[in-house]
Amino acid sequence: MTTRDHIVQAADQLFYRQGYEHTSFANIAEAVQISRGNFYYHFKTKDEILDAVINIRLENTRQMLERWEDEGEQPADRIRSFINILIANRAKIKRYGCPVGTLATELAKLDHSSQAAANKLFTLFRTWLRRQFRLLGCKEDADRMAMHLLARSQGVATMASAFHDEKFIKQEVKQMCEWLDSFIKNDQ
Amino acid sequence: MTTRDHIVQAADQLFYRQGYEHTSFANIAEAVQISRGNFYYHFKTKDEILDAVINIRLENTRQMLERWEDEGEQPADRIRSFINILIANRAKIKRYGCPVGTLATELAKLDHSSQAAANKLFTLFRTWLRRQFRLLGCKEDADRMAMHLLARSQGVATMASAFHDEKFIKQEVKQMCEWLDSFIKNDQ
DNA sequence: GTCTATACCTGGATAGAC
DNA sequence: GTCTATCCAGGTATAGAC
Repeated sequence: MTTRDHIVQAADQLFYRQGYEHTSFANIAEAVQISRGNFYYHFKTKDEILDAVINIRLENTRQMLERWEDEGEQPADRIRSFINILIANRAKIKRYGCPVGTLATELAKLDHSSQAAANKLFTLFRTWLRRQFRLLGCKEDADRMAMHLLARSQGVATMASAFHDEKFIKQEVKQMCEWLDSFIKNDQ
Repeated sequence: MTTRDHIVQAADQLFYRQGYEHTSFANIAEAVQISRGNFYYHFKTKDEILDAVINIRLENTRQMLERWEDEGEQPADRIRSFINILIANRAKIKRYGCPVGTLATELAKLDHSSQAAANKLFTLFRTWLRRQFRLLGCKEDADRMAMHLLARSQGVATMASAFHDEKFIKQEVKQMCEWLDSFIKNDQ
């Protein structure tokens, strides 16, 4: 792996755990074990690193969605894959919240130029979920369903983080799955 | 109003709009129209201002909850008052998110010593909602319901802010009210 | 490509006059 | 209580040697 990749990887982690603004070059340099000066050979500004981090997150997310698409036979199974990331990542979510939501929230407050880029992460999930709901038989409602599910996940992440409560995540995931099941039945 | 009150008020607004860390003394001083030096007569550190802001938010919230308690005859009416703040504050939420959630999220990333104080804002809503749900007939479930509703609200605020979408707020509020109605009926 | 040294600025915080 | 002047730490960014 190149030094550049190392930098992006370390920045990705630190931005998630400490926030973008709170993370300094010194922090990243220390994590990667390079000098602060060397940094600027790879990236001209801190904003450039942020863009690189967003891009790698976008790419990783695309791959994950593709994987879910392949693994889940039924659209309902795929939607359950989405719901279950809350379980899979519960330890991190409890400590740092949702990586997508917290970045979007922070950049909104900073009125940062990369807001739109960061929100593409949400859009990726939104369009993917919308497609699954369409396959499930929802027509005009598919997008509303997708947004609803995204909002539920965000809310769970925020509250689980505030109250350091993993059990709440499990409760809500169960309810989200039941909600999904309930209108699969209604639909058939 | 005293200068101290002015400072707290200005800081409250700026912390909400720009975030705590991103707001400098210079920003607040400019808003209040005093010199930066004068500042330290009223507060020794930036953290002290944060605590003052949290305290005033706590006090305002307590008063609001009391008002809802008085105004709403039935517990269901009071819970609807809670749900409807999303509508009442939709313009600000669209731009800056929820003041409670975004502060809690930011302080968590900063690993700030006032995290617990800020989370008391959530606890205030949680215990109040729990009481309303108890009055409504929920027993063991009352707390789960309270947390569920808080999470829904947080999720709506996050997504509305990311997509700059007020219509989504209205949609979800409608659904939350229907959800509330549905198990009032089941319960009677 | 990587380093050290350093410039420059911003932000929090202090000292002391008024 | 409010001001000006100033200090100091930390952050971004640059220059130039290796």
